[in-house]
Amino acid sequence: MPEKEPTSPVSFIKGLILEDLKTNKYAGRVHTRFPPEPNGYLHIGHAKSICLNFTLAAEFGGLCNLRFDDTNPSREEVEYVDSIKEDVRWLGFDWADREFYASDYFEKLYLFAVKLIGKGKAYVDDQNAEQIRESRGTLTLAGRESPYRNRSVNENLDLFERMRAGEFPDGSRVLRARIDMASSNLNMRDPVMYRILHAQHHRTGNRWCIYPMYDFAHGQCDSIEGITHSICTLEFEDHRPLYDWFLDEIEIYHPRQIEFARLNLSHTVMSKRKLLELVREGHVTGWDDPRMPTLSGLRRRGYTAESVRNFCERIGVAKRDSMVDTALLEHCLREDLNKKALRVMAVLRPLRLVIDNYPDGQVEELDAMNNPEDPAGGTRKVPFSKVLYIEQEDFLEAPPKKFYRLAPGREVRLRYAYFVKCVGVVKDDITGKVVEVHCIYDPATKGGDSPDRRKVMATLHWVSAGHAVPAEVRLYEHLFTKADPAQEEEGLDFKSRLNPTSLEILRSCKLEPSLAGASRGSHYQFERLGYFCVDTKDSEPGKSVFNRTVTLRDEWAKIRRTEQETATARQKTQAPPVETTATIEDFSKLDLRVGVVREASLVKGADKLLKLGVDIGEGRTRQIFAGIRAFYPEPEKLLGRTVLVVANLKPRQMKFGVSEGMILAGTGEGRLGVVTFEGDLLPGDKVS
RNA sequence: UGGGGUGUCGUCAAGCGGUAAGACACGGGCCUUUGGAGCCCGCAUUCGGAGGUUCGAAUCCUCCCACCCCAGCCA
Repeated sequence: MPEKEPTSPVSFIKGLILEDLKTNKYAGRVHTRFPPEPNGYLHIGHAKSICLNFTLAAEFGGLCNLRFDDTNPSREEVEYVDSIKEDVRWLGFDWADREFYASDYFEKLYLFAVKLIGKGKAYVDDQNAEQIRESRGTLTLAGRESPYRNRSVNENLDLFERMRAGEFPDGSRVLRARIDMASSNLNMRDPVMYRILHAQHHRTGNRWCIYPMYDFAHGQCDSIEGITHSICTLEFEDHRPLYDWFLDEIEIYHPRQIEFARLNLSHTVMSKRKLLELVREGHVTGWDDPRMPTLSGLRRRGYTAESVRNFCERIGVAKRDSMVDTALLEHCLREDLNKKALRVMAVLRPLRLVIDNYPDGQVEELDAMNNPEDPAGGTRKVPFSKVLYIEQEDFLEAPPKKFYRLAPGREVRLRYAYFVKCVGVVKDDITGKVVEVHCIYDPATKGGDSPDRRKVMATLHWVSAGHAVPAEVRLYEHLFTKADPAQEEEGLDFKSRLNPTSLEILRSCKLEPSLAGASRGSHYQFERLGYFCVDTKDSEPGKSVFNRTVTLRDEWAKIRRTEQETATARQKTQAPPVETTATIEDFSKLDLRVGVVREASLVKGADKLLKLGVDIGEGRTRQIFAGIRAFYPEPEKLLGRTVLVVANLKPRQMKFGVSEGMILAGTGEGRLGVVTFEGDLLPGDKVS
């Protein structure tokens, strides 16, 4: 019995366990298991199950086994068992020496089957898959009994032995339980127990050519391991009568199956099939792409095991289908990282700031706190000089009402440094963009305090230009634009909801020098920006790559967002559609990128469109629809061509799919050509 | 139209006949050398709907409605 009643709200599962403990059903034991099939990587949904099984056992002083459900050699691989073990370990759970495989029990399972045959409860069926399906009946109609259902025990025994011996080809026969072809539960209509599969198994090699089905394996494996509570997801509820039937008929120790609702997370997908599809089709870079909900993806993104565990505890366990908001996961992450992450300064989109009255060549080493949440975290030195970088978005020439960062004539604090006041700007002759900000500083405010109690509206982060460490930073957003991308409507599948801006790569970031030796996987807070970690795969000593794990909560971004929303809402309700003409000023806002055409094809049902796959250096190809078919009747001729892409357009939903950009083209006298050029420009290079 | 489940705030989720916890999100305020963090306040007269039982119902009963799962030799 547990020493104390659990303090957190008792989940219905705990309630059932408490009940069993009270009636002494399992002699006071609680023993669970986490039973993954090694056919894919673990995701956050599995984490829910792992946490549930391991913590439940621990709470009641019991154990939890790790058991691989490897009953189907045709789709399972060692790569997956290795990744699964790594992920469970990373999450912080220990299965000690209790690492089991369903394949460990193949011999025992075979004997159980023989026993059922002996009792007249199982038979060898010579029908093929087609015939079995056809005779199973429907949801409302009973099935038909197989013509082989009443074979003698001896004949069944002989046939089953010969199935094992390899006398028959794949699919020619199966072993079936003899239950009830008229059952309203389809799982009870003589389910298949064994199928013939001449396949190499990752553990048993060629020793077997018949393999048990899930239903015939799972309960018996639980039984063999002495599992008390076999916790699984809702879709197995219908299988419970079968789970119970096998155990009762085989007459062995009987665990209890309990079902709970699997986790759904907003803005992502959780099914292995869909995740595999994203990997195979290159929408992500792999199972561990930081945008994936896989544990390896979350880990690479910078999630901590503690935050994932905490999340799993907070979402609770119940039986109703639900969709948890990703915001909760992010909240758990920030909560954890806020305590742990060292604060540093990094500028993602640099804007030069020159302090006119600061002595040329002077460098000061200023003290900065490593973590204000943890006074014991100490301080470090950060170099300060005349020329600095600040964030582009921290300066606005014409600041709107609620913007209280730097602007002409305005004074702000540079964190840990000085108050500076903007006295001028330098603009690009052609674009008119501000490329440099000039300030004067107040030497009396060294460290960031003003002796005269003068207040500033904002504190900015900065990096000394002469000391900056260059870095690449990858910004991530939700993988999908819709909360529930799996919900199919209007014939659109989940991939049409992929977020075209789920990854943005910034290549000219400037870091404070203390980050020069940051080791792979370490977490930092870039002050005012978010939490970042050193990429475990692509970061090299001289060329560091950081992943944005999650942003900080951002009031200013929220203000902008709501203002934008009300503006577009207003537009929708009143503004009549206007002809828009691009002005030269508007052109400066276009993000023109060099792209290489990787795919090009005709669009069925659209006589003007071509569908292009264009690489603009984002690690994936963008899908772009262009109305240039009349001029490029043979789209394959565009393959490999370098084109000019407008990259910052809002993705447009078209009848045939989402178009994520526009290709620049020129016209002249009934002819049209896309703008192409030669030269050593790389995909993603910016063009102006 | 068969069977198995589930419906409590925008999203999760407690509640088990005695008068709707908590978290996230959201809104407001305080504080602040991160528009971060922290702190404070607000946020379901009502529990899918309709009847009924009861002094009293989200909890018990009846009927209805909605959603999810099941017709793999996948798990």
